[in-house]
Amino acid sequence: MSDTSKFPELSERAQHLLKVLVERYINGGQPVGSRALSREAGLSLSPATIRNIMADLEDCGLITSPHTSAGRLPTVSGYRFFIDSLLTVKPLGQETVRQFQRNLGNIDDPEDLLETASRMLSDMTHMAGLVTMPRREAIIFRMIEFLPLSEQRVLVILVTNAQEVQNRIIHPARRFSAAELTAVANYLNSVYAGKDLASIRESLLQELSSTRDQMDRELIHAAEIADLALQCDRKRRKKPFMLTGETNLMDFDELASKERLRILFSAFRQKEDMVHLLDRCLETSGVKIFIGEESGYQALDQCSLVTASYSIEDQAVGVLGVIGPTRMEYEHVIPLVDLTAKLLGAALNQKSLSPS
Amino acid sequence: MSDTSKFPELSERAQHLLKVLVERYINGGQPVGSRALSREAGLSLSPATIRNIMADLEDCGLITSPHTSAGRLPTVSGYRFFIDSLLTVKPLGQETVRQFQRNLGNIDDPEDLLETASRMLSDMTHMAGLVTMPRREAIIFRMIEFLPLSEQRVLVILVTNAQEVQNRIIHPARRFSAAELTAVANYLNSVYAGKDLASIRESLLQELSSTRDQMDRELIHAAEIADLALQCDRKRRKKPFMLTGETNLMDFDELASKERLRILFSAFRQKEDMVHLLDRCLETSGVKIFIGEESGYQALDQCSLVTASYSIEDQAVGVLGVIGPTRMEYEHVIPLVDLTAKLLGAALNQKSLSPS
DNA sequence: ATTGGCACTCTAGCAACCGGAGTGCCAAAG
DNA sequence: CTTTGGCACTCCGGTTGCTAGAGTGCCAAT
Repeated sequence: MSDTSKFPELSERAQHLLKVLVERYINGGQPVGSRALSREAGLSLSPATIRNIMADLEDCGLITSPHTSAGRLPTVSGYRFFIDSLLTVKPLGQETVRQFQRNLGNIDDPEDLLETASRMLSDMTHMAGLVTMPRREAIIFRMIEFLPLSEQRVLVILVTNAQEVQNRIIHPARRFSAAELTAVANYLNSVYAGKDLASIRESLLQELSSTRDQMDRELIHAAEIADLALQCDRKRRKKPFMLTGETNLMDFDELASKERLRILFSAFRQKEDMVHLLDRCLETSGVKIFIGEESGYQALDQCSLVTASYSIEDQAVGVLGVIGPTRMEYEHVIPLVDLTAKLLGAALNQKSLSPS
Repeated sequence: MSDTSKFPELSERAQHLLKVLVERYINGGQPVGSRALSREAGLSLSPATIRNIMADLEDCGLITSPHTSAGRLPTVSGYRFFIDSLLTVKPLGQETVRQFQRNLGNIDDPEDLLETASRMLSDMTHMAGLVTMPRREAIIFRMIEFLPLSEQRVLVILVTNAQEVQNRIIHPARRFSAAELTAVANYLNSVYAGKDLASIRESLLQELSSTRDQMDRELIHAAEIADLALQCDRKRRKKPFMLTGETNLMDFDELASKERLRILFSAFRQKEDMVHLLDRCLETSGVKIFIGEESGYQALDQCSLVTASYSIEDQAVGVLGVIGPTRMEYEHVIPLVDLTAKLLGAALNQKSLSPS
């Protein structure tokens, strides 16, 4: 799909003109005509010459005109080529970097951290920011607590990985005394701390089937742990990523048609397809960009998605990024997304690595 | 502000016409003319007569016409009078009630409960649903747990009231051993369970100042409890209510101007003013309605807000409702909001009352 | 009190028109 | 062979003028 084939037939000059055209279109939002380009390109060429070159660029499929007597604007391939080969990213100001660090530095709760990152992205870009929940291969068990709430209900507190805490209320099949519960907790904490949740579940099941005699206790425990393990997924399935500043997208003319917005927002709510798309970004390191239809996803037709993955302990666990109109200032957005991913990773790591 | 003065000068007939006019305008969205009204009212009056009456209604400030040769539509006072005196609410279907009960019945986590309620409201009405976090006079302490995460960090788990659980990470001034922490927790749990958080804090401070000698421990504990008490507020201040289905509002023509939507959504984000408005609904029992500018709040200009408070243990603790265009089907929305408030209260109560 | 009649007003929609912007092509110039 | 000026052509967006339709307000008649 993506034409990264560099278009070697294009002269330096043509490439430069394409660059200027895209930049100007991004800033102005209006199709760019030959006269404007001739003035702006600094090449002292007459509009007529520019027209010839623009015709070439159009033949290559890099630009089009919306109608006969309008200027040209980049196609998806045009954006792609621009981003891959022509773009000069604007480095971020020291002040911005420091502010980002400050904002992320004071937060303990990992979920707050994600939300803040997303909000920073949407605030800075005036577009929609998004951050997926971290997904780990292995979820490391750190400790568990049971608090009896009533006859029927037990509150489970599960601490995993970094300082991720999950609460859940379960309804055991039979009553447990407070003493029993602490006993179970102590057992689990002492035996399984530091191990991965899936393997704990397995090992519990195994243990259960081997010692059939004193089944009573063990069985119940195992069942509950299984429940817990499930919960991690459940929570993530319910809310696999967070999105902030969606409403910023209403302000862009190119997206503001009712129909378009409706489709877009309902896509955000559906989530499944979005998740699938974001998952594809997880493997790539560095910034990955989907332009318009490149995502293969109808709802994002006039949008671009700029993403980067963030890592904990050198393992990519999540993706963050920005959704906005295809006509966005990539040279600013890209470094911003890049930085945010790195800083979010760093912030999460810092908590994660603190010795237990 | 609100003209509840019943307009006794209005004939039965005029009132009936007003009713029909409002109903028709709500359904059709178009200004209603004399001919249409004459056909629809079932009074076998000629359009000319209707016109005379409409002129009266206009003199009373109940209806206006957007321009000379359009029909009439209700003013804010017109809606007010309609709602207060003319409206015949449509009772809800048994099936709906049962579905609502089912949806709310299976949820343990209070926060999920609130979100589900809000979502049901927005889904049913195709408008925006909203639910404030419950606010209690007294927050009842039920139990506390400390889990040491690292040298610097201690995870606090606080259970209050019903099954409301709050996690927080604190950074004590000095190290605590695991044993110390459990000791503190045990102490607090045994002494203060069932008491109200504010008074606990007070009593701790008092205790602290009376026994200056063995300050060390007590002081630290007191400080941390103070922290906790603060947190409850902090959380609510950050997210004082939840809003679902905001984007539904884009589908209404009367709100769909860019400017209007921008104002509305930024009002949702600001929250403070909204909170203030919602607080005013807390005291009222039953359904309370703000029509358009009645809220005194610029951003809700063309909107109405239908609210009801929900209670736990007979104490109104929160407000829920629906925001939509002034032109909404009140006869359906009102009973829906009413029901949801009652069921949400019931669901919360059920958890709350279960014996500890 | 109610009604039909009538003049009046305002809007929405449609067609016609025009200036501006930009293109494509061609022939001349470098 | 590239670059350039010239020119005819196209298309869009805004403006104008017009008409049909809907609805009103008022008046005189019932």
